[in-house]
Amino acid sequence: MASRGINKVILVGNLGNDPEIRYTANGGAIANLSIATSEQWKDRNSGEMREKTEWHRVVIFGKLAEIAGEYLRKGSQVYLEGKLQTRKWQDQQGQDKYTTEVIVDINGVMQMLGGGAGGRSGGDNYQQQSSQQNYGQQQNYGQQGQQNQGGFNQNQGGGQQSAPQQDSGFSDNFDDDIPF
Amino acid sequence: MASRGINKVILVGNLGNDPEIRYTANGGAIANLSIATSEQWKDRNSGEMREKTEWHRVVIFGKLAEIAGEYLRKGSQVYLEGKLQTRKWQDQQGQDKYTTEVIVDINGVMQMLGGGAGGRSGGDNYQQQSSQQNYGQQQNYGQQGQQNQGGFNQNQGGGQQSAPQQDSGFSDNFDDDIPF
Amino acid sequence: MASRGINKVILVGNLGNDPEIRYTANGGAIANLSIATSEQWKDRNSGEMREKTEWHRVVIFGKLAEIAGEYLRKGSQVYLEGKLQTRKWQDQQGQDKYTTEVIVDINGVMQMLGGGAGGRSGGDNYQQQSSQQNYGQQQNYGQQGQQNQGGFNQNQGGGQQSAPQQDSGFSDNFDDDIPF
Amino acid sequence: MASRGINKVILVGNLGNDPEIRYTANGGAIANLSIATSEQWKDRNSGEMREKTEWHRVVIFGKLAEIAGEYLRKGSQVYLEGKLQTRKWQDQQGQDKYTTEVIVDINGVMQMLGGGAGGRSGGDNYQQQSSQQNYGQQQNYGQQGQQNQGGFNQNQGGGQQSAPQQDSGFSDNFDDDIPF
DNA sequence: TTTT
DNA sequence: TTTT
Repeated sequence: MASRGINKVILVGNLGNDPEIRYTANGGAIANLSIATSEQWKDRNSGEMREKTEWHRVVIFGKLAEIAGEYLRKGSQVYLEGKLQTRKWQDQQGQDKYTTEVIVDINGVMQMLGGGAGGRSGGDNYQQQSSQQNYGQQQNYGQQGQQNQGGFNQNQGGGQQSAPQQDSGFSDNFDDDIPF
Repeated sequence: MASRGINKVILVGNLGNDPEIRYTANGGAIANLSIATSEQWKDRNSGEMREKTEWHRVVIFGKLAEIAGEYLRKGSQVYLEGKLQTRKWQDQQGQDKYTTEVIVDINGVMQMLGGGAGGRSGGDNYQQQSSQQNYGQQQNYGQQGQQNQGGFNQNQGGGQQSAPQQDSGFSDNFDDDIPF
Repeated sequence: MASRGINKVILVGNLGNDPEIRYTANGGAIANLSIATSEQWKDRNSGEMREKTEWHRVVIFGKLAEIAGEYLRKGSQVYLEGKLQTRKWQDQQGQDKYTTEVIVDINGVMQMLGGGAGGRSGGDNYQQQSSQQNYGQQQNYGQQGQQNQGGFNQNQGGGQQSAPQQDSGFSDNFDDDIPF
Repeated sequence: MASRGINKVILVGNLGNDPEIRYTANGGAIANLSIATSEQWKDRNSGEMREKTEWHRVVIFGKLAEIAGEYLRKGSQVYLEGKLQTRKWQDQQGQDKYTTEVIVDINGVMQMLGGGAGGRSGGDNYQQQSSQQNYGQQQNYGQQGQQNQGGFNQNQGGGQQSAPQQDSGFSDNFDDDIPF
C-alpha cells in the first residue's frame, strides 16, 4: 500500500436523505450519502447573513456502509474521512460526465455524531482498517493462528465473511455492480 | 506567517468538565478544556471488549474561547482543530515539567456537535480568523466592491475590539497572564 | 463566519503542469493547479503491482496564488489544505456540467515540499491569514478603506498594517529572504 | 474498532536526529522520531521576523518503523499521521512524569518527502492498515508481556496470511521495487 | 535536535 | 499532466 501522495477529505455534515444501500454480487455493501456542509458569513454590502451549502457525494464501502444503512438517516450528523475520487461516465446522450466523490473505504473513518434528525444520539466511530489494496490479505484475518483471531472479522461483522466478501465483490464484479 | 511544516490536531470528543475561562489583562479570553476521546477494541486473548480513554488538554484563545465558555458544558461533544504545543514549567519543588496541549488559536476551528450532556444540540462551527466573509468574494472574485470591510472584527465580535484586544493581551502580557 | 459542518481536503501531491495564474479586475491572483496523488497496491490475484493516479483540480486565491505562480512548477511536490466546492457550468452545447475543485482560499494552507521536478527543495508553508503571532496584524482588519476589495489582495498585500505588513515581507523580500 | 471520538495528528516536519529503532521481544519494530515544525511571523512591535520551533515526539510501530529506520535520517522531511497519546511514568526520584507522543500505529500514515538532509528525494507513502485491535498492544510496547508482545509483528509480519503477505512484499522486495 |  |  505504498503511495505517493496524500488524498484525504474530512467532512462533518448532515445527510440530506436517508442513505442508499446496495450490494455487490458478492455481498459487499455500498452506501451512497449526500452530505451537506454549510458556511455562513455576513455580506459586506448588505450586512445581512448569507449562507452557502455545499453538497458532497459520499460513497462508503463494506462494514461502514452497513452501519451507515442501519444507523444514519436523513438529518443525521456524521464525521467522515475518506479520499477524493473522480469517475467518468456517459449520460444517455453519450456525453462525457465527471463526478467527484468522497470515497470512504477500508481506510476511511465514519463517526456518527449526536443530534441528527434521524440519527441515534451519541455515536461510535468506525474505522474499517487496512487498505483498499489489501483486500485479499484481509480476507484471511483471524483465520488461523491465535493472534488477532477475532480481530478483523469480528470488527467487520460475521464469521470473517464480511471483508473477504467485500473484497471479492470489488475485484470480481466491480465493473458490473458499481456505477463508477 | 510562513512556516516550515504542518502541525495540526483534529479532535472530536466530549468535555470532561465545564470549560474554565479566564481573561488576559487586555480582555482576551482563554478557555481550558479537557476533552476525552476513546477507543474500543476486542481483546485478542480474552475476546472481551476493552476501552481506553485519552484525555486532551485544549487551550482556546479569543472569540472561540468566549463561545466555548458560553455554549460548551461538561459532556458536550465538540470538533476542534488546532496545533500541538509543549510548554515547560516548574512545579513547587522546582522540578521541570512538560505539558503538551492542543492550541486552538486564530487559525483553529471549533464546532459544537449535537448530543452532548450540557451542549446545545446542533452547533455552529467557528473559525477565528478571516474566512467566510470572503466566501461571497470568492464567488464574485474579481468583482470588487468594498466587501469585507469590517471583515475580521465582525467575525470576532464587537467593534473590532476583540481580535486587537486579544492581540495586545498576547503580546504585552503574555508572560504574566498565561501560564505557559 | 459561523458554519455548520467541516469541509476539509488535505492533499500531498505533484503538479502535472505549471500553475495557471490569472488575475481578477481588482488584482487578486487566482492559480489553477492540477495535482496528482497516486496509490499503489499489489493485486491480490496476479500479485502484480498496480497503480492508480487521481488528478485533483485545485484553485488557489490571493497571496498563495501568487506564491504558487512564482515557485511551483510542473513536477513540484506540494502540501495543500482547502475545501471541496462543486460549481455548475454550461458547455458550448448548453449542457450542464459540474466540476468539483479543491479551493485554497484565505483559510487554506499551502506548503511547498522538496524534491519535485520543478520545485526547489525545502519550502515554506504559507497560510493566508494570520496565526497566533499575527494578532497585531489582524488587528486592523476591516478597519479602514475599501480593503479586501478584489477578494484577497487587500487582505494579503494591500496598504494595511496588519496582514499586509507581513505579506509585504513576503512579497517584497521573498526572493532575498526565502531560500526556495 | 468502534470508538467515540476522533484523535488525529498530522505533521509535516524534519527529523532532528536519526530515528531510534528498537525491537520488542517478538520482533516488532518501534521507531522514535523527533520531528520539528516551525512557524515564522513578523513581530508586530519590532517588525522583526521571529520563529518558534515545536518539537514532536513521534513513536512509530510495525512496518512503518522499519521503513523509518531504513530511509529516514536526521534532516529528512516527512508527513506523518497518527494520534495523540499521553503516558505516565516515574523518573528516578519517583516523580510522576507525563509525556505526550504522536503514535503512528497500524492506523497511521507515513510519507517521506523530498529534500531532507538525509532523506532521499521523492518518497512513498505507507499506510499500515488495520486497526484498533492493537491499541492494547501499544501500551506494552517493548515491554512484552503476552499481549501483542511483539507489537505489530503479528499483524504485520508474523505467520499470518493477511497483512503479512503484503508486508512481505514490501520487506522482501523493498529495495528492488521502490525507488527511494 | 531539524529546516528555511 | 505529476511522481516513484
